[in-house]
Amino acid sequence: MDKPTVILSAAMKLFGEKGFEGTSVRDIASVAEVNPAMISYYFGSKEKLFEKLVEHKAAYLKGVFEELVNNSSLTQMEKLIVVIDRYIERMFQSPQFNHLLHRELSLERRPHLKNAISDILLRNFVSVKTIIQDGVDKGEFRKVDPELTIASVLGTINHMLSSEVMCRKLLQKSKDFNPFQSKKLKERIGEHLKQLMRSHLLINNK
Amino acid sequence: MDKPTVILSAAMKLFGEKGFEGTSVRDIASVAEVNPAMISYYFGSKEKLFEKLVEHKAAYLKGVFEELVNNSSLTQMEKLIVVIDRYIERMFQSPQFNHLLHRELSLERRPHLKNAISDILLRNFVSVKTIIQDGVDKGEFRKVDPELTIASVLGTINHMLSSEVMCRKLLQKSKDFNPFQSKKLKERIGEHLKQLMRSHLLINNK
DNA sequence: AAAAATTAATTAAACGTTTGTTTAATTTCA
DNA sequence: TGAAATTAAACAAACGTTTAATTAATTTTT
Repeated sequence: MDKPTVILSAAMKLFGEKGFEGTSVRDIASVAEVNPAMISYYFGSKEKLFEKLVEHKAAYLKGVFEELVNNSSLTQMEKLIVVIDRYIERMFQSPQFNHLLHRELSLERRPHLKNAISDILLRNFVSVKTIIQDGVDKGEFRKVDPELTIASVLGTINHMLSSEVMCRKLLQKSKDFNPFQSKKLKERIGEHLKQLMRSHLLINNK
Repeated sequence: MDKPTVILSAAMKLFGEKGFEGTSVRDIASVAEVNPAMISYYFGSKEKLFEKLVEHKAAYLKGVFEELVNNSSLTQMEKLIVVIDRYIERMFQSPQFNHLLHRELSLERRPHLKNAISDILLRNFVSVKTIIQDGVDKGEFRKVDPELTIASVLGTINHMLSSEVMCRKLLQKSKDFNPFQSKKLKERIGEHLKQLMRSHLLINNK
């Protein structure tokens, strides 16, 4: 790995754990095992490093559901299940990044970055909304509130995984239980959400 | 208002907007219109001010559902609806405080405070879990995952209101739309959640 | 291909601010 | 008169960033 990448990784870890303001340039340099000056050298500033990080990581989730929306070989519920599985997968793969995104959204700082983040998230949102709306129009789904239905799916996942400590306590697990490495939890969240969406959306639900 | 209270209010506002690390003692002093030294004088330190703030504000939500659980004049679904309404009410009353709590939970800092916060939230969680579990045992509810059902309720609310910008874009509202002052949005979230929970939980759901 | 010149990468040190906190003097009020 | 409240100033430490010097790598010239 070249140095800029090592710095980005260290920044990802630390910004995720301690937040942007809670992480110093020297912290990042220490974890990345580089000279603190290298951060200004490669990225210009701490804030630009942050922007680059978000931009770089967010590229993976830009419009990932676009093709799914127009896939005619699947029912709308099948599409929604794909969405659920992928969101869970991503959340378990890099929870730190999701924490970072939502934390940034909840702060009144760096409005430019807030806008960039919400635009990326919104694009996926629109895809999912279309899937639900199409389902309603086709008569496959009940007439529901599409926006809030999405909020329920994403909110459940985020709320469950927004804090390791909270998650452990909630599920009454011991200290060595790591939510993000638990395949069982992953499946459990998926099962719950699919069941929730089936009973919420499907008209002929047994 | 006496000075400690003014300081607490200013700190609430700023910690909510910019986070703990993103807010300086001088910022707080400026908003509260007091001398910066007064913060150390009254609270000892910035961190102790933060702890006092959480402790003070969290007192309002300590075990608020305890009596509700044992109320035998309501069905379990009616109890759950009370829970939903109260959560929404609280979220709309002081969204900043909720942001602050969840942001703190998602950070790897001040583990003592994280534990305190999760303990308070957990206590309410247990109440709601009991309501759902009792509903299942009584045959009023389907056999669902109680923990994740709670996560869906709270997660939906949090996800919808975690960011003003995001909320506006999602609902395609103009810049002057303030989610936290919209009675319509409040009712909309309530309606969605009640409908969601009815179809999810009730066995004889028309 | 070797030497020289040029650019890029890296470093330790220092820069000026800002940070949270303390001090010591002063004012306020009982 | 004495305790509490308030202040401006100063404190050391940490902050993000820049500088200037040095090493490493690359390109150009002979």
